[in-house]
Amino acid sequence: MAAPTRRERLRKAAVAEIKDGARRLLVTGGVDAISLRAIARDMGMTAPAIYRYFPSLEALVAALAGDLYDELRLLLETARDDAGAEPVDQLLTMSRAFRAWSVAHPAEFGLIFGAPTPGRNALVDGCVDPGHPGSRFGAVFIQPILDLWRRSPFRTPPPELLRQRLGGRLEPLRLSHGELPVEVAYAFLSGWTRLYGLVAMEVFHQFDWAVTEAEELFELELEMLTAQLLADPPNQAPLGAKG
Amino acid sequence: MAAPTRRERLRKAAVAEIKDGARRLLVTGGVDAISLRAIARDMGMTAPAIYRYFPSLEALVAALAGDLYDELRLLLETARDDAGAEPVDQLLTMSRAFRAWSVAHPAEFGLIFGAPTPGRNALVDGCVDPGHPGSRFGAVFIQPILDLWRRSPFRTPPPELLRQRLGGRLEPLRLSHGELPVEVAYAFLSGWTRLYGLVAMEVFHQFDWAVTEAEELFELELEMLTAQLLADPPNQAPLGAKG
DNA sequence: AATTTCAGTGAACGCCGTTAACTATCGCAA
DNA sequence: TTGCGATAGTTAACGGCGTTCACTGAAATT
Repeated sequence: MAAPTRRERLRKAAVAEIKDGARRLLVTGGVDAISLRAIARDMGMTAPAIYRYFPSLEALVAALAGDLYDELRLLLETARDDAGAEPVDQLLTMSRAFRAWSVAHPAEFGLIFGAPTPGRNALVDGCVDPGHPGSRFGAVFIQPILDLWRRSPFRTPPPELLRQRLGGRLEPLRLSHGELPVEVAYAFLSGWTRLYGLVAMEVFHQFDWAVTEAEELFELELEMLTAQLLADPPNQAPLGAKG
Repeated sequence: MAAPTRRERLRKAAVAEIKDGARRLLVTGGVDAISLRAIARDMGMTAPAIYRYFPSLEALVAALAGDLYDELRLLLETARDDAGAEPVDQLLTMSRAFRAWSVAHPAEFGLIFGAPTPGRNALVDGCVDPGHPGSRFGAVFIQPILDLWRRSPFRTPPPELLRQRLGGRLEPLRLSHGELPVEVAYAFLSGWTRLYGLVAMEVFHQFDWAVTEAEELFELELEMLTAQLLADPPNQAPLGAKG
């Protein structure tokens, strides 16, 4: 697969230009501002031409969303690689990079992490296969947690409780990441949910009525999160164990 | 202010019918399916007539969002009142009611808790005033936490750390809820963020690639959350205190 | 050189929000 | 009771949208 034909090159360039236009509209006017006619206009084309490259507006937006997932994942991987070998440092750096990207790109964040809509659900549909962007994205956070766990297990709810509550429900996770210790799966789910909650609240302006600035709260919660990942299990029962 | 005139009655009924139509479209087709023409069609009217009641589609959607906020708040208040006098029970019941409503009404959840968009931001704009729906909504969760704290302070990060990190940034919260102990403010922000994260992840299908069913994870996290609100402060320094 | 493939066009259909000009009715005051 | 202003509704129109269809012209293949 050496030489792409001339057609293939042009086609690839056109696809990229269309996506670029879509993203520009996304950034300046939100998802609803993405329109085939506007994109085509910017390219000096007519709208129906875009149907040579994407079967519908929805498909174009879905492709854009996939790209954004990968862009963010690559950003986090770079952040991780810059953070050295210590898993906690990796998680801290990745979390900060995640927040920074999200705050700097609210429209993009909303597209991939916001509410799916009829007409914008192409990504959540084929969602169980391991190649799904969301899955590859999750892996970036799972690995450091797993490293950490292997070095020295941290404080979690008692594993029998975890197995009972989560055991049968982690098939999708297993499918893409193999057999994780249930404590690691829990730590990831819990931690990623908190991280997501913090960032989504900020980006979606859910903090506005309570807090003038969310960064310090974010840092504070980050400390609490990582502290939990470093806390030794006292004997076995941590915070709340009622069985 | 006893007798509403006949005109006022009719007007109120029309406004309600318009909102009902808007909500029906929201539920069946998502936010983008809300259209003045469709609403009018369902009412046996023409679209411009709606401008007698709402200045724009955006204003109508904002009004609907406000109603949904209140509907959810009333639901939570009822749940709280049914839960008895114990604040922890109140919080548990309210949290479960919040999740249940959100899962049963994903479109509505997305409208009030999802990404604001140019053309759908009327609610986040006038957001600092204490009468804002988000603020009244938050109050429902704050009260039980405050009750709990007054009865017996729970485990939090050290207050000097909280004051240093959050102290100057809680004016909006103070504006609507008076002087809260910073530990209570933190417990609310942290807890509400985790609750929001859990529910938003589920409703927005962000769990699909990892977990088959989110209820047990929700219950598990709820236990961890409330356990934290019941944990006595050992001496003073809890999870992670680095200063 | 002939033919197939492919990118792009123009016209059209049926949606949409919004505005403007206009009509009929309702409710109130002289 | 008559008249009049406020109010609720209409039709027509503008520009924008996604999408389809029939068509053209150029590029690639044979």
